[in-house]
Amino acid sequence: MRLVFVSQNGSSNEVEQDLEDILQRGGELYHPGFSIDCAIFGFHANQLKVLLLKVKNTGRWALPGGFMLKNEDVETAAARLLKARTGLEHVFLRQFYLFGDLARNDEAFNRQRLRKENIQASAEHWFLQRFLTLGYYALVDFAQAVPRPDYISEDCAWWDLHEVPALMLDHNRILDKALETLRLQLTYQPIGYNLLPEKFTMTELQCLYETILGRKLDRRNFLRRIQSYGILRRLDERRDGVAHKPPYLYRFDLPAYEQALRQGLNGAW
Amino acid sequence: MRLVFVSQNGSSNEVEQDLEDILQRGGELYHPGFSIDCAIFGFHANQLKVLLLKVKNTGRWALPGGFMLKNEDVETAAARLLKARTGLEHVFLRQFYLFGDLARNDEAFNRQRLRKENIQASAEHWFLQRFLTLGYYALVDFAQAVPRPDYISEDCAWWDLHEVPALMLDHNRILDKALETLRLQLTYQPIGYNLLPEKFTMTELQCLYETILGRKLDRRNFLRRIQSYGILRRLDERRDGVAHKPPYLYRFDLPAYEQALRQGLNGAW
DNA sequence: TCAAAAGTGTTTCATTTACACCCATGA
DNA sequence: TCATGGGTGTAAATGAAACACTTTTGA
Repeated sequence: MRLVFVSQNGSSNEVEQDLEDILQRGGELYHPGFSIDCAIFGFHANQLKVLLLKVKNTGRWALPGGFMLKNEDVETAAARLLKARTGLEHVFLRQFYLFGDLARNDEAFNRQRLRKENIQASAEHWFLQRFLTLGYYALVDFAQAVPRPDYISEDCAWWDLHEVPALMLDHNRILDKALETLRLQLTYQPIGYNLLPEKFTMTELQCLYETILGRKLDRRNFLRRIQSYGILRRLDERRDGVAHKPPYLYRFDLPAYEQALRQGLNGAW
Repeated sequence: MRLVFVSQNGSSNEVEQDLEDILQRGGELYHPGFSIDCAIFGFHANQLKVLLLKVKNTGRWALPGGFMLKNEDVETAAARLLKARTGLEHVFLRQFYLFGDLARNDEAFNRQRLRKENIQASAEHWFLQRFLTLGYYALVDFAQAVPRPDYISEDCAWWDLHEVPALMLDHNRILDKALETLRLQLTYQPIGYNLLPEKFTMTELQCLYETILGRKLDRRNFLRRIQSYGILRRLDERRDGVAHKPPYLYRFDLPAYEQALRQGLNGAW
């Protein structure tokens, strides 16, 4: 029951965690009253997915989240949590809202969780305090992500966005806001890199946009528009093994893509 | 040297604060390691202004800010701080970013501030801990706002955006990000209500847009575009006393304006 | 040979841009 | 009467939307 810092790949440190230990020592380790929750989006079988954890002793699913170490940047903490849950690094990860109303805390709920873990906790226990939570959303390559449950969860799985159940605490609201932000972002930022595999068809990209926007787009107009951004390169390769005319594969032109990320696409003013 | 809760207008409570008291008792009163900073924008003489405080014992100007009570919503805390600095309520006020890198803290700087106030503080003093700060921006009617210094400041004044000096800590960065957010927002939200007086000329509104965007717009095209939003009503009144053809006055059609705030204007997708 | 999705252009309509003259007022 | 900014419209260019037929493949 110790806190172990495990060095992985020789590249970055990950805090391997143990529930009882965390709950006992969290007060020393973490920035107080502050947590991070991540809406991690992936795309598979032409469906937008979100990674959820099944939290022990609650029967509820939740967004993966965690706490920030006292000497850790917020960004770094979010990246660490993302890596812990998916194994991925250097992906699109952005904060979108700080949830900070009093009503989001449910001390009774958390007290019950402690009880079920057989942990004694006074009223001043750090875990029972009020928490602000910072929402992050991440766009990751479904195929490369390896979901791993954490110390508070008994399961970790991708859920289709349309089938997400009632989540723990206010996590449905957090997820909704993440989606809303993503949708808004679509109007002034390119998207798709990190969500799609390296090579993909135009239809797959269109499908991604349609899923996020929640409506159908015209195929020819979509092609024209995307091409006008100048962030794609059509390869000579085609995807075959399909029972129809084989489509071209595309890849993102990374320098152009990153420039578009920085500069935005085409504001209304 | 007591903490006094002053009831104003019989409508809302304001925490009137005293520096020494705050520094002594902040640990009991406030959510730990968390602050709020506000970029309060106003518009006057066709210039975008921002409200700054001159912080005692530092010689620096800073964004008005403060702390959140333990049993207070984040939104409420921001509104309280805004009201304390400007006397205004029910204005546009929105969070835009949580600043949370380690580098933004400057313990030596804060320690010096305590020293100059002759306050004894151990290393664990709440004021010397690491703080996350949530940035809010507000759009207020310059004419109605009454700047009031707070307990940590010796002055409180509107600054022209182009003349803002080097601010305390990372406040320049916070202000820049507020402006960037405001600019982005302009592409999908109406703006001007709260920043302009009740009645205003089209040129004043255009000037506001130009100031925020940092570039000139065509007068006729601006008129057409703004009109197309359907959020303005032209009055029969004109502004007179000017040495040229007297311009019409406009006012916002509040229901339409608020609907546009909720629904957005015209997304690119 | 059939089903299924891919590739491809044009026309129409809407939006955006550029641009210039006369007007009403106070000084 | 002059200087100043206000009010107004049109033409051209650009961008968005609607729309259908032929092609290639695996089954």
